[in-house]
Amino acid sequence: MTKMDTDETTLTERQMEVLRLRNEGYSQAEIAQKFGKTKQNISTIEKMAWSNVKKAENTLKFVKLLEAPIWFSVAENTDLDEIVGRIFSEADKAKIHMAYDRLSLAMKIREEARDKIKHRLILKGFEIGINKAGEMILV
Amino acid sequence: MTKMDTDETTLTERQMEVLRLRNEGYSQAEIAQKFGKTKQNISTIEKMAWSNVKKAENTLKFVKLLEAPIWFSVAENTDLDEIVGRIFSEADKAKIHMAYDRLSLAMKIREEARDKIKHRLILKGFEIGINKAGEMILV
DNA sequence: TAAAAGTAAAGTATATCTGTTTGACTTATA
DNA sequence: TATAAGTCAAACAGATATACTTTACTTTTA
Repeated sequence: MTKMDTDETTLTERQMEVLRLRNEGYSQAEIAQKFGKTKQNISTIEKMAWSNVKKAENTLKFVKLLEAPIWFSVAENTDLDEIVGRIFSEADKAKIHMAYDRLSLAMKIREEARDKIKHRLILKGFEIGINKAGEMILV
Repeated sequence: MTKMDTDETTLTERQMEVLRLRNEGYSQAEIAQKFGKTKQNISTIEKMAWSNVKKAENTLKFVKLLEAPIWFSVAENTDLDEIVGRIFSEADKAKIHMAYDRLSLAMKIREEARDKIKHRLILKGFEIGINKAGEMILV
């Protein structure tokens, strides 16, 4: 409800409007009627909108990776503690002081890789980066 | 070093290249020379690149807010526990089941609002959203 | 399974974005 | 305080993106 109209996005006004209305439950056809356009048109706009959102996500990933001088892959079946240990040793080697303690880091990983972790075991591999500020980036 | 070339970003190849080289420590003038362009040109490209990154951030904020049917402001001097309580009661009211327990939520808030929290006290106000999946969004 | 909802593809006018230059100005830094 | 590094602004050609249409499919759902 807050507008917070975060303008200056990678979406056009039209795209944001369609996303808003779709979110409120309108069908593409209904929105089309409201604007006096075809339903296919709304379909296209919505598709472009999500495509732009995807690109925005990738952009942030790119920037984060850019700023991470250290990164490594985490394989399946690794234990969470092992990862945390690895992070600290890699950071040490690069003389980077981690901004988090072990517990926080473990929770952060569980948090960010929710869908790839069960209990303390990694189900699906992913990559971890560490930037100069001692922050962990999970991709 | 991984390429992970996350193409399909909101940045152009040129922009990514400039960001990469800048990150490696080159001056705008050096990059300009390397490409046979003027330093002002590199300055413009870099500026556009960061502008695009900013827009990408705003895009993700927009989408997150869009998907959050509940949101409220957290004022200065609020205690962390109070916020967590508020989140649960708001979610309850909307019949949304929070995906996190109280402790995890508190840690997540501390994590995401690091710069705005000291110990358990809010130093600088911010906004909290809750989406249908019971996830918290901090803006 | 029929109707409703949504997607795909191709084409297009128009709008916006990009990379560039030049000249002048501001900000760091040795 | 010089010199290096970086920014601003205006201008412009060319590239790319956007919002549309139409016709033809596919998917979802009651």
